[in-house]
Amino acid sequence: METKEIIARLKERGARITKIRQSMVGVFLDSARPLTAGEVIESLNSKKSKINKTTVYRELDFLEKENIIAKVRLADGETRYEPAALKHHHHLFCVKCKGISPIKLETPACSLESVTAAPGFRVLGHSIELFGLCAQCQKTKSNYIQ
Amino acid sequence: METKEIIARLKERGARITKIRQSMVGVFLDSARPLTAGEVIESLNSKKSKINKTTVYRELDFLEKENIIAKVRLADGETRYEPAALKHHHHLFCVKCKGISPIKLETPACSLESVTAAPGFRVLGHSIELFGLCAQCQKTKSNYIQ
DNA sequence: TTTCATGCAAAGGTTTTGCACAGCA
DNA sequence: TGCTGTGCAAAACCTTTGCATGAAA
Repeated sequence: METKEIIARLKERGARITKIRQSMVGVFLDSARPLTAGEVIESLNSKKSKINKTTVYRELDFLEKENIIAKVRLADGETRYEPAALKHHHHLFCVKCKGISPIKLETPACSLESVTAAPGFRVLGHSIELFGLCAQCQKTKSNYIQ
Repeated sequence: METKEIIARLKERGARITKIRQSMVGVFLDSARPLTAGEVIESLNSKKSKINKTTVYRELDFLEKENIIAKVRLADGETRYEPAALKHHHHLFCVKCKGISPIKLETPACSLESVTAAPGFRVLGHSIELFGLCAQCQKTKSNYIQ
């Protein structure tokens, strides 16, 4: 999915196409991992003009409602967003550098919908997070978690 | 594990045994699910005396450092704590009533440490969250997610 | 009586809200 | 030109910090 397509889709739905909107969509599509509001603000501020944080929060809500981006919350408690069009995946979290990488899990590891251990509960989805040490952090001398 | 045992263990380590400390440990052991700081405050305030929120936050940190309780963060972004002595388990989250239940997953669903899809990443642990509708919420007329 | 625990007030960080102005359609 | 989007200021909310007092051992 490209920025142009998403912008076209939003336009069809009657949304106005502003520079900020286009930039925000672009930032998410260019990122290899989910981003926090702060990271989006930082990213947009590093460019020519200054962005207002209120605008970013409002645009995050908007893009989430329009199903362009989706919330991701891992065990570190930060709220992040990633493109909603990404195929089903999970996340690796490095406890040392706090880096996040998307990962695909093969069945059967990922076949959780059929779990029978919870009688009466209707499973609609799941989230899996693996935490550990990324390749880079394993190389460094100290493996102490901060 | 009972409150008495945990208190005894803390005493051995040189911690002071105060009423608040004992109450906090008791609250977690009595709860069938992880609790937020707010829920702990509410729970302790409903009893005779008033509890100070700063004290609760500090005691949560203390009990976590002493490995009596452990942080749990699910997709709703709330920070919760549960007894650290609980056996390996995961959580069911009802998207309607926001209820949380612990669940045990059998292998192979739970055998994620051996995942090879992430070359170089050393997996130390994982967290799995299933979300959907609890039995109670399936019975009610509207299943709209708020 | 010494040290840890507690309470209060205030600060910090992130996210939200109100309102006026700006700019897309 | 009308309505959506934006910016600014301030509030709301949760959590942390500093400091003086209280109470376990």
